[in-house]
Parts: sequence; C-alpha cells; structure tokens
Amino acid sequence: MKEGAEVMFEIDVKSRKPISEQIVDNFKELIVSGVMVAGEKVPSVREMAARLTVNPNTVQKAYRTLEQQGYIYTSAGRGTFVESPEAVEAQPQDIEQARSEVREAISKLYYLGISKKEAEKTIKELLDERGDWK
Amino acid sequence: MKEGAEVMFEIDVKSRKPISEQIVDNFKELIVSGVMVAGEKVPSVREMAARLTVNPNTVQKAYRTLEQQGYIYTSAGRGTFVESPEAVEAQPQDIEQARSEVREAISKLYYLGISKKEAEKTIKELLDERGDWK
DNA sequence: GACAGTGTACTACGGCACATAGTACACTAC
DNA sequence: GTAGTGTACTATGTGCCGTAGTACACTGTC
Repeated sequence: MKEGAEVMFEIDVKSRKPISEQIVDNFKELIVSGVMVAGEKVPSVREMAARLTVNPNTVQKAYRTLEQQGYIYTSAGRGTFVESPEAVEAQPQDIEQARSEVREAISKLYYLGISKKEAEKTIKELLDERGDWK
Repeated sequence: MKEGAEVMFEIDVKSRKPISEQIVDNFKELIVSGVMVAGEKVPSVREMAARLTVNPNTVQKAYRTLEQQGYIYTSAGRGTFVESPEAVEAQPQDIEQARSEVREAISKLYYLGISKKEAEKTIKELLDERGDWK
C-alpha cells in the first residue's frame, strides 16, 4: 500500500459504533481485500492517531484487538506489520458470532414486512457489492 | 395469544444489546410472526416489568418505540394493544438501516476468510430458519 | 553512548447511554 | 371510590468509551 500523509479511511464520530471498532473493521477490510499485503508496515499508533485526529490510546486499543485476532503482529521497538491472511484463523466462536449477526440483521428485514423473495434479492445485491469476493 | 403468568420471551442481561431494544425486537417477532394478533392486549407496563424482572421505565421505553413504529397502539387508561400488521408501514430509512446492518454482518463473514459460496450457503440456511416466511 | 521512533502499560477524568428508583397525575372500567 | 392503566418527570448509579498525560522498554541509526 502506497502511503503518504493521506488518510486510509474515514472515521465517523457520530456513529454508534465505537471509534476503536471502526478502526478495526477498516483495517480488516484493507487486509482481507488485499489492499494491504503481508509484511507491510502499519502506521504507528501515534501517527495513525494524528492522521485520524483521535487519541493514541484509541488506536492502540484497535491494534491490540487486531493482533489478538491475528490480522497484524508487532515487533517490539520496530513497529506493527500486516500478518498473512492465511494466519487469520477463523475461530468457531467467531463464525458463530458472525452468523448470529447476520441472523439478527435478516430478522430486521422480516420485521419490516418484506417478502422472502425481496429479502433474498436484497442480500444478493449486497453480496455482489464485493466483486472481488471469490 | 394465550397467556398466564408465563414469560413470553427471555431477556439476556449479559447481552450488549440494551434490554429495551431486546423487548422491542421480541415483540416485533411475536407480532409479525402472528403469535400475537391484532387487537390483542399487550401486558401492562408494570406487569411486563414484573415478568421480566426489569424496571417499568425500561418496558415503557420499549412500548413507546413500538408505538412510534406502528406495531402497537394505546388507549389511555385501558391498555396497550397489538396493531394490525398492515399498519406497520416500512419507512424507507428503516429499510436502508436494515440493509446496512445486513451489509455489516456479511462483512464479518468476509473478514473471517469465508468463501462467497460458503457465505451464500450460510445465509440461505438462516433464511430457511423461518419456515413461515413467505 | 545518544537519540528518535516504536509498542506498551498505567492512572485519571469527563461524557454518555442505559437501567434503576421513586413519585406523580390523568384516564378507564368496575 | 377503587384498582388498573398509560404517561411524565427527576434523581441516582453503573459501565463503556474516548481523552489526557505520563512512564518505561525496545529497536535502529548516528
């Protein structure tokens, strides 16, 4: 990933989703989609905080989460780097968690009185938004 | 809906989802699925609070939300009743909101490195969980 | 060795959403 | 009148989140 001082993604401070979680999700997106490749250096906590104009602690919290989940790794004193996507081992509980969230979201469509056919169509559209997903 | 003193659904106090929101979603489920029919009386705020062992204010908040969204209506001094499902008019912003949540949830599957084919299979299973959905 | 940059840990503080607690009032059915 | 109902209001406690500031150990460079 080529990087200067530009921001890699935007943070929505008005969102209900915590900033740290937004950072986590945005990095996952960049890593899984291949925009950031294995071994690549991730901006330091302090620099990232400056770019996003948020507190370094908030960025650190996000990095800690990403490391725990295997998306990045750190080398003391050197920096933080992107882990190879293969290292991201999906834990069964993570998959179950994701399934639950999909189920919840689908329920919302159901509540709105949308027909199953329409729901299927909507979901297909959303799946196809990721053209690179194989 | 036949009802004695039994609980109609369970509240998970450990959940990240607020209790009031859980109450809202559970009632939507009961109403949209037809377990509770139009005109049927909804337990009073105080009784519901006692059943779920939560604060009456929390139940009231949930009822207010349900009324604003057209799922129930109230008659001062008489009680609260189930609205006819047809009265639940899906607001465009509600649909867009639901779409966003489905998109978010699908992203989680994507992050876990699941193939598109697997994701489609998982989603199909979740859709089919609602056998009554037409 | 000195220095800058890095990750990491810790305490402290304020804001906010949520749930609880208690009270009060108007309405309806009996 | 009484009981049950919806509704409104204030106050309180709690936990999460983000911020602020400080501190320390490590690495690479000079």
